[in-house]
Order: sequence, then structure tokens, then C-alpha cells
Amino acid sequence: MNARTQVLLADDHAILRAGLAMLVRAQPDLEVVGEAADGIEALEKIRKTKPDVVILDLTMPRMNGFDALREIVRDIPQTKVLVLTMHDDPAYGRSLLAAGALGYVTKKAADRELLTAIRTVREGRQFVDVTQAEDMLPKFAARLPASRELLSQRERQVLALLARGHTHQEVADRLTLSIKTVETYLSRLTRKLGLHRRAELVRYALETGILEREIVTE
Amino acid sequence: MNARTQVLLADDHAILRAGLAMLVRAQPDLEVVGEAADGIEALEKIRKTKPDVVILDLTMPRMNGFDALREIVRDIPQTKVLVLTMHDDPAYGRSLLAAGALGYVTKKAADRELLTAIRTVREGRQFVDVTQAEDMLPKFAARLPASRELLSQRERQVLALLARGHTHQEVADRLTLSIKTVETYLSRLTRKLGLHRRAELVRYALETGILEREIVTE
DNA sequence: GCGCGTGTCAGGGGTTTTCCCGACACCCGG
DNA sequence: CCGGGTGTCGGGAAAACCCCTGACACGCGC
Repeated sequence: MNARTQVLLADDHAILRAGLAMLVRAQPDLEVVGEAADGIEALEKIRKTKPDVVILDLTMPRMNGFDALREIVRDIPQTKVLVLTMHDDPAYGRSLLAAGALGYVTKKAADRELLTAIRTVREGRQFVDVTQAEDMLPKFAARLPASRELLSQRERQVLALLARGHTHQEVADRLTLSIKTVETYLSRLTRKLGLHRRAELVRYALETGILEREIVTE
Repeated sequence: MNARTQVLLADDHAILRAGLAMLVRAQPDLEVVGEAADGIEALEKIRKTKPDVVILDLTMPRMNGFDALREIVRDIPQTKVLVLTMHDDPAYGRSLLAAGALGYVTKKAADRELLTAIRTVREGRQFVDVTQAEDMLPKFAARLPASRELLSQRERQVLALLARGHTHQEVADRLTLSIKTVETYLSRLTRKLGLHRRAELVRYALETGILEREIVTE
């Protein structure tokens, strides 16, 4: 069984994908079996090609990487997920592993590190970017119970747009909603999170990555 | 004069750099003469190698791409700057061109597009990512004349706090200013940047790293 | 099948924020 | 020594936000 490890690339940045593809193809033990520019496309191709490893970006249109991750873990468990993100928040990485990702590498990492990560998760072992792994694995055991279901998808969208500085009306327009609906979401958000000042909501969005990865393409 | 076009890559994501490097090296008319992971390193290497084109990311540690851009334009004008950003805000692109960048390509663009951009700016011609270029170039003519230090320290502080969702009053309290003073800064910001909607200012802050790096401890 | 959470919308009114004018003093460079 | 950029502040009006009350439909779980 010395077939090459099949890798699928999912990232909305075509340039990055092209680079990754060249990098991976240059390895004798790896091959690229597909690319995807968003979560939905990634899921389709994963179902079709059943790659050994998928390199998954989190910020993607249509379906973000986080949701894609959950579906992959549930439906195609034989495909190992290596998350490649731009952010380097250890707390964030933890919830990724909790959600079923096997590896976590930031785009700041060196390319050899990414290759090592691919080979590690291929074996079913966890790999975490050493540059910020130090305090992550220990704490990992004491994971938070699924508390990120706190907010609904729609609420996260609204929060993301709000955090980006949009007015209620702009959010409503973007989501094709009434401003009143948006304000309902906002009031639910403040109630759920116990955060009443705008800056607190923005901070929450920044810290949880909602602002970065909740893409609203409409 | 058929020497290869010398390209320097400045981006804090090593993986992306590696990919870009392979992509560029695969071109017969281009070569990579250096890489940099932050703005300061980029400036050093540009001064040393005087590349024809620098591919410049905006979000970088130590010195962000925007500041680097201004220094390059001022000190090493023979090096053409092609900005490679993750975001796709046309309004933002305009201020990049105003600040002296010759090109503007998002990471979502295809790799061929990036190569075209490199070859275009090499000739001294402007290149703007076609995917969102439509309304940009016309408006560009009506830009403010390139002032060098675009934003003052104080203006950046105010912008950072605003982008974090603070109200004018909160910003004023944090900086121990009158709310009226804060509002003057804001109006100057909008005038300087040509960005009038709040969301545009927030995005500008996110992209230039002002939001993340402008620490206000007071 | 009855809640509960979600998604959607509305009215109204008080409060806050933001926006657009103007103002003045300082420093620095041409 | 004068003009531009900056740092500082005000007044007043328009816009946005906040809050509360109410409504209805849908899906999902127990």
C-alpha cells in the first residue's frame, strides 16, 4: 500500500491554492486530487473522491470551513481534516480539534511544517502548529462542552455585519430583511451573550472569529 | 534587455509565500529575488535588491503593508508595488492606488491573473483586479493628491477604537478627549480616506492592521 | 401536541450617536 | 510669516439606536 496520499485543497484564495498545489505535487508521497473554492464545493468533491486528507480553509463563501468540517467529520470520517487558517488563536484551535479536525496549521507556518502536518494527520495522528501549540494540548482535555451552539447561524451573520461597522439598515439590506428583524436579532444577541455595549459585541465577534469567518455573500 | 523581471514577495504567511515563489519561478520571464515576512524586512530587502516588482501583503507584523507601501513609493520609486490583499473592497483599492501602488489583486483572484498583474505593473501600467475594478478607475481620477503620512498617530488611535465598536463618547473617554475632538478626527479620517460609511472605515482598519496593532493603553 | 427556539415583521417613542457646520491655537516649513 | 496639517473644542439638526410590546409561522423534541 504505497499509493500516494490523496490531498484535496479547499480554500477560496485561488492563488494560495495554486501555490499549495505546486508544493504538494512536488512531494513524492503526496498528490492533489482536487481543489475547491468554498465549503459546498469541498463537500461535493470530498464525497466524490474520498481523499485521505483535506486541507481546509475556514474563511470561505457559501459554506464556511467550520460548518464544512462538521459535515466531513459526520459523513466522510475516513477523510482527515487539516485546518489551514490565517489566525493563530489557541482557543480557536482547540474548538477546531474538538469539532473533529485532526490538524491545525496557520498560514504563517513554514511550508515544511504544512507538509509534516499532512503526513501526520494522514496517519490519524493529531498535529498542531508548534508556533502556538504550547498551552493548547494540555488544556484540550478540559474542553468546553458544545457551547458554540449558543448563537444561530442568522444571529452570527447579523453579529458579523454589525461588528464590521454596518448600521442596522445596512445589515437588513445585505440580508434582505426588515430593519425590525435585524433589531430583533440584536436584542436576542445582547440577551444571550449578556453583552449590551456595542464594543463588547464587536470584541466577542473578534475573539470567537465570527467576524472573520462568517461570510455573508448576498 | 531581456533579463528576467525581479520579484520580491512580502507576506507574513510563509505558506502563501512558498506557493507564490513556485508560481513565479515557473515563469520564464520572472524570478524571485527575495522574500519578506513583515514590512520592515521587506523594506530592507527592497533597498538591497531593488527588485522590479514587489508583491506586497497588507496585513503584516511589525510594519504593515500600507506603511511599507508609502516608504517604498517615497524611497525606492523604481520598484513597482503590486498589492495582494485578501479583501475586495473597491473603495479601499482606490486609496491604495492613491498611495502609490500600481496594482491591486485579491487573493481570490486566479493565479494567471496575478501573473498578468505582475507583468502589467512591471511596465509601469496600473492593474486592478477585474473582479471588482468596474467603478474604481473612473473615480480614481478625483482622488486627493498623494499626501505622504496619510494618517496621524492620533487619527489611527481613534480609528482603531471606532473599529472596535466604541462610540465617539467611549473613544473620547478612553483618550481623555472631548467627544467633539474625536469627531473632528473622524471627519478628517473620512475626508482623507474617501471612506464615508462606517463599515468602510472598519474594513480599512482591519486590512491595514490598525485595528489589531494600534494599542491604546490609557 | 404543546412548548421553545427560531425567523420574520411592526409601531412608537425616548435617548444617544453621528454628522455637518465653524472655531482657535500650535508648530513647522517654504 | 503665512499656509497647511494637526490637536483641541462647540452648537444644532438629522440619523441611528435602544427598548418594549406584540404578532405569526415553522420545526423540533419530549
